[in-house]
Amino acid sequence: MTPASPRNQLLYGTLDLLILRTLVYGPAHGHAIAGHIQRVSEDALRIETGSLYPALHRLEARGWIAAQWKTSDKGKRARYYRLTGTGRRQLAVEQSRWQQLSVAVTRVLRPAD
Amino acid sequence: MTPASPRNQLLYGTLDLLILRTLVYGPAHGHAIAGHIQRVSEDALRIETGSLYPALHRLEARGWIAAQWKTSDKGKRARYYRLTGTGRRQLAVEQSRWQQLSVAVTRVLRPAD
DNA sequence: CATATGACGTAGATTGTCTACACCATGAAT
DNA sequence: ATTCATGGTGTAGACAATCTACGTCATATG
Repeated sequence: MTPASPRNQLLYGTLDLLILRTLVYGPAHGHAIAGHIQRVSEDALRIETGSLYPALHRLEARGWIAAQWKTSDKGKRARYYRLTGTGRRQLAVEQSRWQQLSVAVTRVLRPAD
Repeated sequence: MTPASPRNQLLYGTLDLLILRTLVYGPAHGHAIAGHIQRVSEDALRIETGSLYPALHRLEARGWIAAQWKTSDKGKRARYYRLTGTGRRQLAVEQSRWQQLSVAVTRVLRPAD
């Protein structure tokens, strides 16, 4: 019923980066990836399923991650993703892009003299 | 002819913030705003006109900035924008939102133990 | 056997940025 | 005077990413 509050779009542009970074710790399934990001960010970043799965499919289609069906800790069938070689390179690219953006925005925000 | 390289979208989500912040220094017209952001960011952020003017109209429609036709330094007709009261409040909101995002992403990127 | 939960998934709306144009007025150059 | 470069504003349409709101299935648990 909430009319689609238009500003939960906090993640825009950073989601791929966050997923790739999370997979550095080893393979994980979607649910776990989202949970990890939410915990590590201390609840600041909450990834909706409608963002999560399209993102995973996107990254897989680009060859940055690869998937495999397995059984999760809790005994449920789950799709485990791992970082590929190109994925690792892409992570570096996105990390540096984020760094650039961060520095640039900070410069603009810097208080007046 | 370049097939729309899909990754110049560096700005996504930050443009409003950057514009509002720039207007703290006083009224300015679109061209000048874009130029200021580009200079202060040391060329990292380049705002295309197709992003700039829609953004300005958007901010004006929301009442965060107000406009007035004047004559520029170079004697050309230009639309000067100034920050409104609500605009100033919105700037604070967006600035804190950026801060939050920045901290959260940094936490996720933090190297493994 | 029923139910909660874990996990995956998609459709459609919304939004913001980009590319690629077009337009107009003024100042400068010839 | 006329041409041209420059400064400045603007829009249309493409595209991509996220969100909300659903739906589905299988397993574990009571």
